[in-house]
Amino acid sequence: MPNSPAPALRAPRQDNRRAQLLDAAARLFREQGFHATSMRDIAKAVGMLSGSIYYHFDSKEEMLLAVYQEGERRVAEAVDAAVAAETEPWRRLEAASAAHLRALIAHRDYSQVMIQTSPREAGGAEGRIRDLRRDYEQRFRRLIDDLKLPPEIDRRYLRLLLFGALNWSPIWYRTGGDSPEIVARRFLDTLRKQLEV
Amino acid sequence: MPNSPAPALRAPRQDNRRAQLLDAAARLFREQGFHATSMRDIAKAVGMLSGSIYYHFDSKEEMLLAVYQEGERRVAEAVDAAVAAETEPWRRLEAASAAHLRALIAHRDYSQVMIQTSPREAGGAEGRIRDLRRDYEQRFRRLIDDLKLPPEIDRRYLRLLLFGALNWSPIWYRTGGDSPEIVARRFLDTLRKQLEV
Amino acid sequence: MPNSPAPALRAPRQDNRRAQLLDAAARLFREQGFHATSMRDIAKAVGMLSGSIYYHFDSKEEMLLAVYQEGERRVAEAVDAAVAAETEPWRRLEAASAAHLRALIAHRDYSQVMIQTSPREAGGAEGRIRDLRRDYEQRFRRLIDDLKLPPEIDRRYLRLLLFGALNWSPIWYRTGGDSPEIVARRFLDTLRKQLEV
Amino acid sequence: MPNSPAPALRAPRQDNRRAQLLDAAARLFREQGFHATSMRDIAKAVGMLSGSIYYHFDSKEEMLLAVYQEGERRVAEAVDAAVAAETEPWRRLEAASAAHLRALIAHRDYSQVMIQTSPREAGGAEGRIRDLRRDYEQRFRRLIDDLKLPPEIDRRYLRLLLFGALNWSPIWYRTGGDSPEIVARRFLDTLRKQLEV
DNA sequence: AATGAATGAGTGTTCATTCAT
DNA sequence: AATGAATGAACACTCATTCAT
Repeated sequence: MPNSPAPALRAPRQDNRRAQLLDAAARLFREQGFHATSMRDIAKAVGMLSGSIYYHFDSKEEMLLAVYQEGERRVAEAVDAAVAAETEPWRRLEAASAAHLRALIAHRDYSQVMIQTSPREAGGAEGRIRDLRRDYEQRFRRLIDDLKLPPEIDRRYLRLLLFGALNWSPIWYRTGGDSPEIVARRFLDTLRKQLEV
Repeated sequence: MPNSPAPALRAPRQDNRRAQLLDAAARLFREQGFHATSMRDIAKAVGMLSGSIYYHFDSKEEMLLAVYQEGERRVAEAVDAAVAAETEPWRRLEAASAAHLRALIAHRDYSQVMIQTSPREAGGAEGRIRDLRRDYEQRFRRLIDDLKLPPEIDRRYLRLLLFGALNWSPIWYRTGGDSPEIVARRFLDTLRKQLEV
Repeated sequence: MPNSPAPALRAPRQDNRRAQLLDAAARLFREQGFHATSMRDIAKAVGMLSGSIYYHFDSKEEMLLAVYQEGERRVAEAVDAAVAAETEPWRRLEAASAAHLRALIAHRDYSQVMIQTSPREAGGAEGRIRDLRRDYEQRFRRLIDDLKLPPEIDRRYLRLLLFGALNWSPIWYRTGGDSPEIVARRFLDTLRKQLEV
Repeated sequence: MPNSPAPALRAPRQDNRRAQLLDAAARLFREQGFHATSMRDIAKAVGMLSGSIYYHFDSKEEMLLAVYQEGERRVAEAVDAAVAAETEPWRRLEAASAAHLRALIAHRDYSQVMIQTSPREAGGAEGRIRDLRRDYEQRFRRLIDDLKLPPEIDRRYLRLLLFGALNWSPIWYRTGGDSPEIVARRFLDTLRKQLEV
């Protein structure tokens, strides 16, 4: 099959340094925290001098915001894909939970920033980060609305219970233990027992 | 006991500045985060110069550890008292959850450090902080062990679900909404529905 | 080789600020001592802010080591040149002594640090400074080994006597008195003559 | 001879804490240098708080001066005693040299400060320290004047040679090697013998 | 697109010193 | 004679940022 057109031909490395920088920033923010990471650290990680970062980003805060956004994008993408593969409401919720957890945990430098970074740390970008969080959360709100539940169940608290527990997971999660999929299933099992009509 | 001279009674002032400093540190650590709070900030909050803090604490990290310990002490105290007032296992767990949440929100300066501060930020005190966390968690482990549950329920995941959700609550909790007691009841209701044998 | 464009020839300006900083540090270390000299002092001396020094040097200790090395380099260079100009062993020793003394006094900023600074003050660089001292001393060891001396003379003590006296000289030396060459000759004369009547 | 008045009856431990403090200061100044030793270090060494030192001394500089004076007193005492035991000029000089060296080396916290501390470090006390040094040096000047020497020998340079070498000795001296007495004899032997073949 | 050099404000911490008790 | 608490200035060093080249 000669001459097959170059597949996708993804945009010819347009500003690939920016992506590199963002990767480094994401990793370092997760490993050391936002404040403990210096622009020099990030620059060194990609073989640059710290001043050069400013050609690509206006400020450190902007980097945080960019990491945050990219993290949200990736988690949302993973969750959306997982949900689309299922039709039954409880299975959709379980798939979403598993994808969320997997993204949070499996070396996802980006997505952990989403959880770990208090919007307060972002300084001026605080508002935009809060918005991003809310947008993402919306997905779980909808998945839970779609469940068939006994009328006395408060769907808001069901969501807070599940979503809170998921977000807290990176605190206790250890690689080598149960996979994100198993954790999600256990959580849902615990909630679903007899909750279904 | 005539005429015995009043036993000095000299101002008890047993290092009350240390307590003041700790209060200020707790509040600022919560409001701005550990890294974003400077020793000068803390000193100014109690009308001192930054160097003077070092008479009372050896380092900033030691302050964090002290706040952490005090936070753990307060939450543990509240939870222990609440649990002692009940006998039925589910009510004991609910009382503990409510007290935990209330402490997290009421003494928020101290106890939120417990939740918000990654042990990693504590530098040398990392190990001791991890120990404190584990000790505290032990309480919930026991309360859940005491529940009568259908055999297929995994008590570990029940604990992780509840405890995670509780710890995540300060993120969304707004004063003026449901009280900590209501939140705790809703969480437990959601879990208990039909979970009981 | 037609038309080859002049090879850029861009300003060689090879970090001349580093040299300036080192000069200032050397002078201040000599005048006030290492501990009594602050980075601010050094920075001010070259019209910089103290933080800017760290672009050129990693730490204050590294500056001390650099001054030390440069001092050793200059003295060694002077001594080697002086020695090379003579052939007769006693004259070689005298030339070395004069050059050593002259360097100690002429380049005093640099070379006195060599004499005045206790390796202990250098912290981490202690070992390297001890090595530099030993290397330099080696020169005098050899020059004395080359002397023809009565067998009962202990060459080690001859060296310690001469080298110690030379190094101690900056303590009492005043410009305007005898030149380094005269001092060296007098020392050697004193050693070389039969002193007892 | 009954009733002979108590001999001297040296003031009954008047201010023995001052002496303790001075001992600690002397030791620490020698071990770590003047600048690197803090008032807290000295206070802790005698089980005091740093503020309490100021009851005994006006300032850190005053402590340095006191240590210096006491050092000079002790070395001078040792040298005077040694010299008094001899009559022959060369032996007197040798005895003085040995006593000087022994005082400098044999754990004499006080006397090393005399050599190691640049008068410059003493701040305001600089002048008094220079005077003390000169007074002490006077002893060697006289001992050398008493020597019978060939007329062409410059006594000043003989003194500078010997005294410089002695003062430089602590730099290379290692306990376990030759005793101070041996070192002094070797130095004098070297000077006294006809060196040329 | 990146560098080299610097800025200026800030960091945690140390220190000699003071002083009421 | 000494303490407990604080001061205020200084210290070495770091950092996000700037900007001419």
